[in-house]
Amino acid sequence: MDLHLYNTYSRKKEAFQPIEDGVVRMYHCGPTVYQRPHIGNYRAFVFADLLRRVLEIAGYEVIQVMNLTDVGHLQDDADQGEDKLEAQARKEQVDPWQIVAKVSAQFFADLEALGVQPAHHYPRATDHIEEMVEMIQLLLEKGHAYQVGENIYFDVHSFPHYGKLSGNRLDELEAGARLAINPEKKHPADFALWKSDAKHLMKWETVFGPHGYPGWHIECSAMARKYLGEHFDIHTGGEDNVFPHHECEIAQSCSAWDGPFVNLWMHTKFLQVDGGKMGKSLGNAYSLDDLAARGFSALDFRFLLLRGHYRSPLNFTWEAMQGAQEARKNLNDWRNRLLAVTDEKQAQAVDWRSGSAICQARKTFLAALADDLNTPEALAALFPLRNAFLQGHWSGAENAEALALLLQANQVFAFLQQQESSTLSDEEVEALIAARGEARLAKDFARADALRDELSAAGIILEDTAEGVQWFRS
RNA sequence: GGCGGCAUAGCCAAGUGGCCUAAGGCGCUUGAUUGCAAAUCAAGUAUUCUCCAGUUCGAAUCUGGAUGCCGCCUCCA
Repeated sequence: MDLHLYNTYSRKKEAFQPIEDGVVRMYHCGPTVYQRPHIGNYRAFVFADLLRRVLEIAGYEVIQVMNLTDVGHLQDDADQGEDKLEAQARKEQVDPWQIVAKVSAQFFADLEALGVQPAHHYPRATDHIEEMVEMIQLLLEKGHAYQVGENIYFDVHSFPHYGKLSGNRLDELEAGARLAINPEKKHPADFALWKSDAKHLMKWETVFGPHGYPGWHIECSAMARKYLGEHFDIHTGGEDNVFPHHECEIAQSCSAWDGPFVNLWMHTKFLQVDGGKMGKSLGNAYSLDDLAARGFSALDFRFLLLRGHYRSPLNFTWEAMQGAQEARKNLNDWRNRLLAVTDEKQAQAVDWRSGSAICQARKTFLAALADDLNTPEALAALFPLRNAFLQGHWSGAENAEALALLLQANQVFAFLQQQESSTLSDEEVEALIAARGEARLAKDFARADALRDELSAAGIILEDTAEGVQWFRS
């Protein structure tokens, strides 16, 4: 499986080649844990999970790190604004650490519901103050940063490639500055590595002063290095991270360690709602609970995300949500029907050399994933097989192949429901179906329907067909 | 003011020069099956890819312009 992935930095698809044979190290920009992430945020996190799963079926060992930002992100002006966490804490009249604990727990619960495999590390910014301070000192020593009072800024002119990732030019950034220029900075694009403010609630005493806290980009550089090394394979985030966040990370990391930082930058486009932007003030920044209130599970939403390509905007509508739910249910039912006529053991024995339509579909499926994670196309390869199966002319070998493919697809997509464990044995089910058959012959439909309901309650689905009654476990 | 992206049927969405008289899903319509229901099967559902002008033997796919939407230049997936 030769993966080709789109690199924001080079603006083209590249053949994927890890730094170390067989191992992929990747870092994902995680949430700022000041309020529960909405479904738009989760697009990026489900993408990170998808990427990991594709790398794993391609045979790589993956080491995955996602940060939790729990300090230092200001909510308006870069130099005067209030820290988001502190603002939320003031609003709820609790201390910031309680907000962090509450939101983090909620975040992990959401991830689990979405079928996201846990990353190997979830480092928190506030646990890595020391690493950040060391890095800032290094940047000062090397002349890439300067100190004004107790504040420290990165000097963007000291890094010639600044702007390469985002396509911005320093002179244009200066010309278009929307904010009043901070007089402490030598250049408006210079960004803070460390700030000091005695009024800040979350602050640390360091060599730079008694009341300091980290700037908004330094945590990712410092933590990525700690868990993945100075040079690693992949870094992901939402499209809004490209500038300034990732641009600044590149500048400070390359400057501090004098070498390459990240080989592959990948960014997800935003989720839109009804063709426009999603926003708290617009009332459409839905949470997973909002979806649940309308009868949609987190996995339904995961499936909706997979129906679009990560590099295109995806339009969320309730109608699309409905469509995703129905389509997911259809594939789930197909899995259940397959299990009624074959089993996982036979699926594992499939050798993929039969040249059947299913083998062809599998090729299409894998090729689509390998081509920059084209999940819509990969998914589209599955549905015609379901239709062919339902026509009822398949051999046992075909059933096994299809089950094998569907289960492999599920390793990547993780959208199938756990099968219910029914209390009824096959023999008991058959006996109840026979009893229902007798009731139907006797035109005792009340009894027949009661038996059908009983089976249904036990997770057994009955279908009356021209060839007789068929059943499967849901 | 600068940088980047998107625009395909009722809805979601692939495709990015000829195999497209446009994939797949959802929905809808009609027929079959059925005690009922569900499920399933069959047929149909864009002569056309936002608009205009070009390039080309040939364009949804390339170029220019217009319009609309999204992201960034302030934290944000």
